[in-house]
Amino acid sequence: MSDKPAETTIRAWARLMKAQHRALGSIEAALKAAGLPALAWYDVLLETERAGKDGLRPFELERAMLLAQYNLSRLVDRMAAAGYVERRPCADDGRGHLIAITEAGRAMRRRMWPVYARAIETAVGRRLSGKQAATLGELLGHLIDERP
Amino acid sequence: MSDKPAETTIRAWARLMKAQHRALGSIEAALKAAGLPALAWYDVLLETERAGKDGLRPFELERAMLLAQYNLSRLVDRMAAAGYVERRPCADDGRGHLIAITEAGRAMRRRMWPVYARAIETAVGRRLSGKQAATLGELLGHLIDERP
DNA sequence: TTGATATAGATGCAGTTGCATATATTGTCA
DNA sequence: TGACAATATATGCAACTGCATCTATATCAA
Repeated sequence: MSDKPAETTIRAWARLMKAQHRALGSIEAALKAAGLPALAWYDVLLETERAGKDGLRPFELERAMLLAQYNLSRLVDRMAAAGYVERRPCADDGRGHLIAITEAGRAMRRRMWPVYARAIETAVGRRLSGKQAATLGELLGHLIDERP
Repeated sequence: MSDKPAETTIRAWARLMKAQHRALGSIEAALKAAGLPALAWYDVLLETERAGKDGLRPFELERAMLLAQYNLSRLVDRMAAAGYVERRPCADDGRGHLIAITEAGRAMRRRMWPVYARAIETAVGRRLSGKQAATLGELLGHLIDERP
């Protein structure tokens, strides 16, 4: 069991970093250019919208997103201040609350999606055939597996 | 020419984000656990060491790395303060300077590499066959191409 | 019950990043 | 040559992040 990564491994690693840096950068830039909030806001809007009327708990949102607990806490602060979500007391558990999307939040998500979609298409879709995209997704899946 | 990304595209995009987040996180964590500086420092040490005795210009380093100009400027500040690199005046161009690695910098890079290598192997190498790693690298290459 | 431990979430603080802009040269061209 | 644009790098400031820790509530075990 060697510790020295193979050349192909190192290349895959380096390109993983670079590819996501570029793709994310171009997508954030597209949102900003359209005067829209950052990507993380979209994720929150999407998850809270999916969660339905009652919303969901911060810790559930945290699992669905790539955000640490304290970052999520503050992101929700900002989004609530902007009027896109609201915090409601949670009947079941006095420690926590529920985060629910507002009408303004829904509207914002609808505005963001076309820009986001176009940006994904530009950064990823246009650059790969359907088959390549499927293969890429599958290979990246191996890197996401829980197992150590 | 559609703007709606295909399902496979969206999945590839989502996994690209998640896979690099995980991989980078585990590698940074390994470095930190070993009491070593962050990954960006390694990159600077590697590039300055490769550059040879005279070092290189910040703007050259910037191209080799995934860092904005102002971030690099401050990273070099910190690394110089830590004694791993030094700034030297540049004879050719009075606006800039050359960044050269110090002996301590070389030593630090040597200490970091085994930890880094092991972490890459764990995050990427172990999870893919040689062929898969090669394919992944190739597919990610498409996302890095300059063309819009 | 009660005390110990775990969980949900918030927050003060220090370090880092992004943005806009400043500063110092260098290059260019009339 | 002298003005003007371009390039290389730095920096003030505000926003964001990570870390450690705090508060409040829940859970569990004796």
